[in-house]
Amino acid sequence: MGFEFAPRTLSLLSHAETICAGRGVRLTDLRRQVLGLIVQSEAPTGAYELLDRLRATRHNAAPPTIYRTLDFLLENGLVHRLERLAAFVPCIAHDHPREQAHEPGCENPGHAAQFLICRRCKRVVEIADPALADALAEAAGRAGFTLGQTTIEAEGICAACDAAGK
Amino acid sequence: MGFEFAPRTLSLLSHAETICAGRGVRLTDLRRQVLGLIVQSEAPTGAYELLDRLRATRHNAAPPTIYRTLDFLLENGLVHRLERLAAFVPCIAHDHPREQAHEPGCENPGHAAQFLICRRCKRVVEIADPALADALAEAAGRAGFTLGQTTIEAEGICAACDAAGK
DNA sequence: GCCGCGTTGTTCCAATGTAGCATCCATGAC
DNA sequence: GTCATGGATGCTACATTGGAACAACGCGGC
Ligand SMILES: [Zn+2]
Ligand SMILES: [Zn+2]
Ligand SMILES: [Zn+2]
Ligand SMILES: [Zn+2]
Repeated sequence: MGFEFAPRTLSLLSHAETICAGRGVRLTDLRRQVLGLIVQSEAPTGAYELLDRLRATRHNAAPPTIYRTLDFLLENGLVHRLERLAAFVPCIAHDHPREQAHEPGCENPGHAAQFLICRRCKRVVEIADPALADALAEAAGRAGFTLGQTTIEAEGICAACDAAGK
Repeated sequence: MGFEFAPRTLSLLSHAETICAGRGVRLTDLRRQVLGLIVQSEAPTGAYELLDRLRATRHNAAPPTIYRTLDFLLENGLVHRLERLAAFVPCIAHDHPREQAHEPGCENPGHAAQFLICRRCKRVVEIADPALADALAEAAGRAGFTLGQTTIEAEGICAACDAAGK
């Protein structure tokens, strides 16, 4: 069934179709719809806010509905979870020039990413800085640590808000 | 009133006294006791687990008791909160050779720190790597971002577990 | 058709965190 | 000493976030 989406949303959604096809997993209506809700949001969105919006079209959605769907999207690298906000943003890795490959043995398909969160407009910038990832890997190595998944998030003021804000 | 603490705990506690005296805030019995519980823990500890332990001696403690106390300890840089775990660890900044100064205008007294979390033994290593902090500051700068507080946490396997684990 | 398995529905519950207001108590002014 | 003040704590109730367990559905291959 068809839902109405903006061009950018459609682009990310079609990319998601490609990803899922390549991984042999099913991007169902529910999953596509939740991904669409996340992509359409200007700011990171909490699970229960997504649930509320989902209920506009899917009356019987419940917490497990949204959490299972989010798990799927996370496992397949289509969205990220911001730990500081307990909220979700779409992954825009395909906007990056070269998608960062994972070190072997890392179970999670999501790439290593970093996030800049504007405390004023609430918007988030996803970056994938190899220097940053390397610096963390090196610091971990010095501590004798075998690195798994990493969380790098910073809160601050984005360029637009900085310019606007006097 | 006196509680029984191990030497390491006493050392961190006396350091906390110094910090609070210098900042003109009061390290009350409750706050000292909660800090002691956190320091005594081998692994990061959740708020409700701290609350349970606190109730052994303070029967009428409730969620606000522990959260307000944790807020105080966080505001004064005596503990850290691990976002990935929703749990708390003592700050060991005074163990570092030089305590990292804050960039001016940063409201929070806590220093910039990074954490390595062992998924096997659950222990956490706090590091304060200037190269890592700088790399993030630089990446933020390139994105036109004015940096505030940062969260850098990595999950993995610590050296001890790596050696022990076959 | 029928089975098998992944997906979704449904109910209930666990864990984490906060608002609002009352009470207590340490401190300093008088 | 007394009293006023403001911070610290007690206390009730609630909000938010997340997950367990089991039933029902539905699309594949056979
Ligand atoms: Zn991404
Ligand atoms: Zn902004
Ligand atoms: Zn610290
Ligand atoms: Zn370990």
